[in-house]
Amino acid sequence: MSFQKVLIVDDEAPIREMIKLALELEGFTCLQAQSASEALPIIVDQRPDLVVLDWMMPDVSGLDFLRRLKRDDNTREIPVIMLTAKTEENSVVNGLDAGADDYISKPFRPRELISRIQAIMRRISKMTGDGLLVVGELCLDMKGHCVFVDDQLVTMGPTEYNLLKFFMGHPDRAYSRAQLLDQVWGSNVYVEERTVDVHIRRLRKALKPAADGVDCGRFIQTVRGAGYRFSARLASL
Amino acid sequence: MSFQKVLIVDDEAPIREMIKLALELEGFTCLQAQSASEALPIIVDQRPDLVVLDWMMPDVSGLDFLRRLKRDDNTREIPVIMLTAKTEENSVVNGLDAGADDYISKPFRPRELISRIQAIMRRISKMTGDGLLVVGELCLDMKGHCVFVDDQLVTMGPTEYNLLKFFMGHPDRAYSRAQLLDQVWGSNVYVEERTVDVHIRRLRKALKPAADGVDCGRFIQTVRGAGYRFSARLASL
DNA sequence: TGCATTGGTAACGATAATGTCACATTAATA
DNA sequence: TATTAATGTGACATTATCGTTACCAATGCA
Repeated sequence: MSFQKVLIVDDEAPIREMIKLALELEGFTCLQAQSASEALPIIVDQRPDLVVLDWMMPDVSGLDFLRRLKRDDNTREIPVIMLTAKTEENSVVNGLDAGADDYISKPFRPRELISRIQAIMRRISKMTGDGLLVVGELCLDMKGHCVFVDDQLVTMGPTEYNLLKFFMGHPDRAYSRAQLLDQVWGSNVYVEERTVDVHIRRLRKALKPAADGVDCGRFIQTVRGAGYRFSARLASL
Repeated sequence: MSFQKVLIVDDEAPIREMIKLALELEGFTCLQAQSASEALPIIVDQRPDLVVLDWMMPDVSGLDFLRRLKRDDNTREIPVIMLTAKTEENSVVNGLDAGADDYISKPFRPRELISRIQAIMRRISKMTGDGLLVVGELCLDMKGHCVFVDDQLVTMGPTEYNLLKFFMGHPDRAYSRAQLLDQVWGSNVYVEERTVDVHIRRLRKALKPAADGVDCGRFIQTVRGAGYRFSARLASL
């Protein structure tokens, strides 16, 4: 639904639930899959920001699945964290070779998982350690679920909030209306593409609070014929 | 943010109960775990403000567990008090080396435990040493189990009190109804999510005592589509 | 037992959010 | 410039969410 979607791939439901619980408390949205075959369509459809992948799975091994992801252009860029049992320590090398971004050995401390995830999120996004997305005068507090423009609280609807959260997490890249619907609304709802325009409009409006205030709506740029882009840089680019 | 939840990790139930009793008399909420493996998920889910850790435990030794907590960025800051038998006096050094904030040797007087906990409270938390949570005109007395608005006693039901206590201990953060049910009601009870709304209403009402009095209900903000948030700052930071 | 307090739920009205349309405006192209 | 496609904008009906009240069950206490 929004920025910071984490897909948890593990055949053991309790482990998935524990990870999910811990991550949700930190403001992440979680998707689950109990096998590689179940995970693949989810990755394609939902495009999670991160995959937490168990090493041992019933159908395809974690390593094979990882290799497959890293071979495909469309999934290559998605960061992956591997979960390995202690007895599989040597597999870590293989995992990292195959393109995993990090690994954690089981039994693991959930806090550790969260730390690593946040580290990776920080690396790929502008997120700070405490759940703050900051771009220019714009600040989005994921924990407090609120947005500040020039240190001043601004109000917006949930959809505008999710839209902004997604944009701030994926800056400098143009997204088509269809992609935005998938990422922000969810891939299994049907709404008109033009609806995106209206919400973009509402978001821009919300980010231009006072008459004298800074117009942060400029961060959202129209890419004619393609969609919209959030960028800290202004018109040039 | 404040000391209210204390996790007691000990394999002996009578000891846990004794500590629990003493702490609850002082206004603390207690969580219990009889082993390190049981304690970990609780620490992640509930994020206690303090851990009272027995030195001798069946699965992982207290020292190992402590080291584990202190190695992780996200659990490092949680203060830990070690319980050691007299015959393990030399282990105290190890414990303090590993990052314990204090220790108490068994058999101990409950008063002693409470004093140490309060000392740690004073040292680390925002809370005053007297068990007071203060935000603006709002003051929650954990010892007296009562709430003051503008130095005037207000009455509310136990649930509203717990809700407020949780909120005041975790300000500036939005919680979903499900999370509030977990944190305030307990994670294994089933009640309707809308019930939260009603108690929020009752709490707000209780915090708006007189017609002329300050409306402290404003501290509790509705985050549409997400839940509720307690925040000292008003609309404009 | 009778009464008071508290907790959970349902119901209903108020309010905010959503999706869609019609029309205005802007940009691209010939 | 004329034309066309793409986007901006305001308004509207519908829906979802929230606030509030009322009610009943459970509990505790005299």
